[in-house]
Amino acid sequence: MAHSSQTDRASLGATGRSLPIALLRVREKVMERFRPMLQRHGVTEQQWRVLRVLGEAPDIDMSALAKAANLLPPSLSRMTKGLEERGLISTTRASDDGRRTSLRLTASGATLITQVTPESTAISAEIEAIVGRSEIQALIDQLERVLDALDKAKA
Amino acid sequence: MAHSSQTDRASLGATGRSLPIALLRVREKVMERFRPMLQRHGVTEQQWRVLRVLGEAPDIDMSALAKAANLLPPSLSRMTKGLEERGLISTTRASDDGRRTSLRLTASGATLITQVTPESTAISAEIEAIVGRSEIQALIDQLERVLDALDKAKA
DNA sequence: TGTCAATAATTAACACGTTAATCATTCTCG
DNA sequence: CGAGAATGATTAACGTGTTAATTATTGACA
Repeated sequence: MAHSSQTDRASLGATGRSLPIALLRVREKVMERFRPMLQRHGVTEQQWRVLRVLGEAPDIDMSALAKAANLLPPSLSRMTKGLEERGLISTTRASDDGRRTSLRLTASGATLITQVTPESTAISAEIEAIVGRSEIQALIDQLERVLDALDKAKA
Repeated sequence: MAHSSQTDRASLGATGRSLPIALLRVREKVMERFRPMLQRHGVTEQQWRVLRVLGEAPDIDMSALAKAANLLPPSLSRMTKGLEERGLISTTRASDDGRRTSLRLTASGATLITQVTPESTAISAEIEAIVGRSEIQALIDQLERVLDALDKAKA
């Protein structure tokens, strides 16, 4: 009974050969490697996505941030409250449109990014070393093609 | 400004070109098409995974079911309580090992599967028609290769 | 200009994801 | 046999996912 840690694909019916499950399994396996590091820094995977986007796009609003970080607006609303209390981000009402909330990193939020980024990069490099750089690039390309096809199909 | 419904990849920095996010985005886009159907039948995506596995592997125990359906044991524990109350599954203590819980579908659970399966198959066919059958198979193959590589790498 | 539709954000409610801790049963081995 | 480790399942606590409803503000246009 070698490699007992592998998920029992093949041992069950065709359930395992579906695209949603394949995507889920790979995502799990990949995130497994990032999570302990993020936990040491006190942020979740989603919070880290939000902070990273804010690092690249200061004064973005909630809607654009949610889209860029792939979160739904309710999740983001909850989350930004906590991040603001922790002093990692700050929010202001947009002057030209009173409905919009504008978000940006604080100094300590920016500091956190500089601490996490190199560790994150190192883990990505580990994964590339295991899987192969070109294989990962090819996979991402293929994923983007599928995404575009589904986007264009609309309904 | 054509195709405004697309997520703004490219419009932000390199954040969008990471494997975890690409996997997340495709999974979202794919599940989008299944969710309304499942909702009409009163089951979540995860519940549907569990029921499907039980349809293929009767009298499976919690641990094996969790692995096969890609859920963590705590999620499964919560969930099976609800499914049992709704009469879709039944559970018994394993006679040979008092720690194990054995699960199986009830008649109405089996009926639900026969109702959902054809609709699920139809949606999969739609996706195949949009993306291309061979492209999807190639993608799944690639995903499984990545999974195996990461599995074998252990740490 | 004033009313109604549209948009941005939030809140609410329920289910799942994740980690750590706990409980019960079985296994191991002195 | 019996004490303690190992295993299977559950519970607890907190954060996120998802849908629907609500609030505040802006926009459209009769």
